[in-house]
This record gives sequence, C-alpha cells and structure tokens, in this order.
Amino acid sequence: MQPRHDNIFYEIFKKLYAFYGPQHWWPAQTRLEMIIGAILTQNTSWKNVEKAIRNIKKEGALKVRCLESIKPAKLAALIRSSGYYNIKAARVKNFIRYLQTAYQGSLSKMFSEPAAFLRDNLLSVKGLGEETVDSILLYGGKKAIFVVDAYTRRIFTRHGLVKAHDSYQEIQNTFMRHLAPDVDLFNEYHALIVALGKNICRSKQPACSECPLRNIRKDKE
DNA sequence: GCCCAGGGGGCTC
DNA sequence: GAGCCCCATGGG
Repeated sequence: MQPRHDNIFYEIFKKLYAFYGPQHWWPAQTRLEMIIGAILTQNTSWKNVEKAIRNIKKEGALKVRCLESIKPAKLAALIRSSGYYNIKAARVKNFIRYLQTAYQGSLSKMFSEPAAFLRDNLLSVKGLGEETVDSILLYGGKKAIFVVDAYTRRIFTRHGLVKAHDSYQEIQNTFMRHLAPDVDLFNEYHALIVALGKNICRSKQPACSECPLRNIRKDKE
C-alpha cells in the first residue's frame, strides 16, 4: 500500500510542526553519545540524562575503548543522576561488548547493516528494547524506522488511530503504512509527539482546549 | 508526601 | 500474551 500524503497522520504532523516548530533531535554531538543517551533516558527525564553524559565526558570516557574498560561501579557512579544507574551501567556495557564483538567497535560498520537485520541483532542485546533500538536506528543510523513511545500510544489511542491494546509493532506498522519512509519526517514526528506529550496532553482527558490537535478530524482515513 | 520521566527484564498465570 | 514488580534519581 502506497502512503498517501494527505492522510490524517500527515495532517497531525503538520499541525504539530506548525505549533511547536523543529525539535532538533537528537541532541548529541556524536553517534556514540546518542546511543548512550538513548539507554540512559529509559523511563527518565532528559535533564537527568544530560548531567550523566556531562559526567562521562568530563571523565574523558565517551569513547568505545574507555566504556569497554571502565568498571561497572565507576560508570554507575558517573551516571547516577539518570536513575537505575546499576542497571543502565550494565546495559551500556552490554551494548559496547556487542559493538566490539560484532563490529570491532566501529559504529560505521554497524550502521552499514540493513535496518531490519540490525534491528533484530540490537534487540538481542540485553537492555535494549524496541523503543531504544528504534531510536538508535533512526537518530543514530539515519534509518527510516518510526519510533513509538508511551506518548504515541496515549495520544493516538485517544484520537482513535490505534487500538488501546495494540502491540508496539502494530503501532509502528500503522505509522509506517501511512507515511513515506522519510528519515527527516520520522525524526521530527517522534520528537513532536514527545513535545506534545510533555506539554499539555499529560492528563487522561480527551483533548484540552489548547491542544494543537483539538480540531483534528479522522474523516480522511 | 505524591507522581512522573524520551523503558526493559523477569516472573507469574 | 497480559499483568505485576523491580530498578532509582530529580523535578513539579
């Protein structure tokens, strides 16, 4: 099925973009920093992650070699502000080990893999779930993979565009059926959904009066 | 004091 | 496959 450029998924994107403007995701200087950030931000506000990343940088440890040799307890101390620091230290180490083993520590080699293949492999790394892996693929690898998060589920369920009990995969497929595989579009769309979720759609009420999506219609489906 | 944040794993049934 | 619990800090 060819995605049409006039369906409600595009309409919502346009509304959000007009309201919030470009979000400039992912806020990281390197791909490695992006990936570490994706792990650290699991169920954690980005503010707390920024401090953790600053600490790793200050230590001069934001390099594959350093992250490989650093002791888990030391890494945990550096990322303390991001919460779940013991688990996340282990998750970072798990990823680094995978990167070393499969790609000799080269992110360029890793990202040269086909997206579907890389997705499956990253999902087998303990501590990398669907949202984290898809973020890495989209924002780190520039692959056209749509990232689904809790806001996406909440907001689009509220608008009747996904079913309440749809799986992650089903929601992702819904978006990718309706949108052209465009990295920049997927990048901005997910970031805009987060912007909306953070601002005014936190409540469980259906559409507050200031919501940029308050007049959205679903008769274009 | 409460609730939540840019989740994921493990366990139970 | 769905429903819990655990991980843990920091900000509102």
